[in-house]
Amino acid sequence: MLVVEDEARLAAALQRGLQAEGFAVDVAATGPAGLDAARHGGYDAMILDVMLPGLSGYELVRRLRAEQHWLPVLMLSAKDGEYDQADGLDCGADDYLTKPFSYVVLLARLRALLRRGAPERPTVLTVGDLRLDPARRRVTRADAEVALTAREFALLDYLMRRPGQVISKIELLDHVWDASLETAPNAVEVYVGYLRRKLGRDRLETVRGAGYRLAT
Amino acid sequence: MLVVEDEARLAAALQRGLQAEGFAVDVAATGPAGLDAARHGGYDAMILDVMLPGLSGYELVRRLRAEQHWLPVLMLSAKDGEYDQADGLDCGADDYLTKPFSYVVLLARLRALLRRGAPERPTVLTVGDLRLDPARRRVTRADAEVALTAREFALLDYLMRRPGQVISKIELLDHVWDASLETAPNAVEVYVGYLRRKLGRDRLETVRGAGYRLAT
DNA sequence: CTGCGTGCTGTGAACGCGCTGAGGACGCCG
DNA sequence: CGGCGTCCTCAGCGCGTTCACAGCACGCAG
Repeated sequence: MLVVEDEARLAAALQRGLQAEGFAVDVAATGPAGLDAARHGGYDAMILDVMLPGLSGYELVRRLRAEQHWLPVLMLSAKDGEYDQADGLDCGADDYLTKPFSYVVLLARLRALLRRGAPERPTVLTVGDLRLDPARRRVTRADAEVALTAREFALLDYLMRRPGQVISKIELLDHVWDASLETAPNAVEVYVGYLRRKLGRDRLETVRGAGYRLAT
Repeated sequence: MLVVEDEARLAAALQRGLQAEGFAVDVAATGPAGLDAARHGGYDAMILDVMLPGLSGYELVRRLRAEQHWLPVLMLSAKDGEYDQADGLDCGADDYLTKPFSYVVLLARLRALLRRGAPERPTVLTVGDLRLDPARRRVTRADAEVALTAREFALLDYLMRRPGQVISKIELLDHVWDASLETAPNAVEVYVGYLRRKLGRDRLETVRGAGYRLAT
C-alpha cells in the first residue's frame, strides 16, 4: 500500500492502522515523491491526499494515468465544495473520501477497491491541450472541437495512449489498420500529415528511421 | 423482477420463491449482464448482490442512476460493516439487506419498495427540448407531441439515456432490437432516418464508421 | 557539389458507408 | 376478407473517406 499524505500525524496513523491489517505500507509526504513511488510500481493500491506540496493529488493521478499506470487510487480530500468529487474521479481516481472520514469506512472502501482490481482506463485521454473522448468520439484542441475521420481518430487514439514514446510505422499499421489488409506504409505518413494539419504542425514529431512520437 | 446474483443456488431459490408470489423473474449472473438487463428496462424492481463478477453492485447502481434509470433497487450483501450500508445507499440503492436474511423480510421489503414506487424519478428523460416519458410512452419536442411507433420509441429511448455518446449500430441492434433475431444493420439506418424526419434533421448525428450520437 | 534514402504532400480514383424510396410480409381491426 | 399501420429488406445513389502514386523537400554521405 502506498500512502501519500503530507500531514505527518494522519500519515502515521494510517500507516499503523493499515499495518495492523496486514498491509505493507510506504509513506510519501510530497506530490513528486508520491509520483515517483507510484511509478516504481509494486503497490496494490494508493491512498492519496489531494492537497500536497509540490504536486496536487489530481495532477499526480493524471500523470500516472497518462503513463499507463493503472494502480487503484483512493483519494482523500478535506474539501467538499470547491473541488468536488467529480473532479477527483474525472482525473482517474477510483474512489473518493472526504475528511473527516471513519477509519472503518476507509478500510472497507480500500478492500472494495482491491477486490475490484485495476481500474478500467479513464474515459478521456489528455495530452497537453489535446483531449480525446472515446465514448463521445470527440477530440478537442485547446477546447476547440476538431473533426476527425474514423481513421484519423483511431490513429490519434493509439498515439495518445503512449504519449512521448516513439511508435514505428509497422506497429501503427498493425494496430490502427487491419492487420490482415496489406496497406502501403506510406498510408501512415499520409495520415500523420492529415493529423498535423488539423492539430498543429509540431504536435507529432517524426523520428527519422524509427517512427512517430506525440509531443507531451 | 430482475435478480442479479452470481451464487447459483441463491439465485434459483429467489427465482422460485418470487415466482410463487406471482412475479415474473429474470436472473443475471454477472455485473455487466445485470446492468444490460436493467438498462433494457421493463422491470418493476431489481434485487442486486454486491459481490458480482465483472462489476460490483455498487458500481452497477451508480452507472444505472447516472444513465437516468430509476428502477427500485434492493441490495444484498454479506457485509454488515458501517461502510456497506452507507455506501450502498449512497450509490443509489433504495434498500439494503445483509446476508443471511429471512425470506419473509426480503418479501416485505420488496413489497414496501414497490409500494413506494420508483425513487424520486424524474418521470421524463430530457435532452434539449426533447422530452420522453417512458411510463406514458410519449415524446414531445418543444412541447409539441410527436407520434412514434414502438420501434422508433425504443430507439429514441435508448439514445436519450446516453446523450452525447456515440452508440454503435451493433449495440443498438443488440438492445433496441431483439438480440436473438438477426436483423440487418441497415434497419438501424432506416429508423434513424424515420426519427430524423420526426424530430428534426440535425438532432441525430452520424459518426461515420462508429455509430450515432444524440446531440445534447 | 552530386547522389541516395527517407519522409511529405497534392492529385485523383475507387471504394464503401450511410441515406432514401419502394415494396413485401405480417398482424390487427372492422 | 380488405384496409391499415408497422416492421424490415432491398437496391440505387451520393459523397466522404481512404489510399496509391508520383514528384518534391530535406538530411546525410561521399
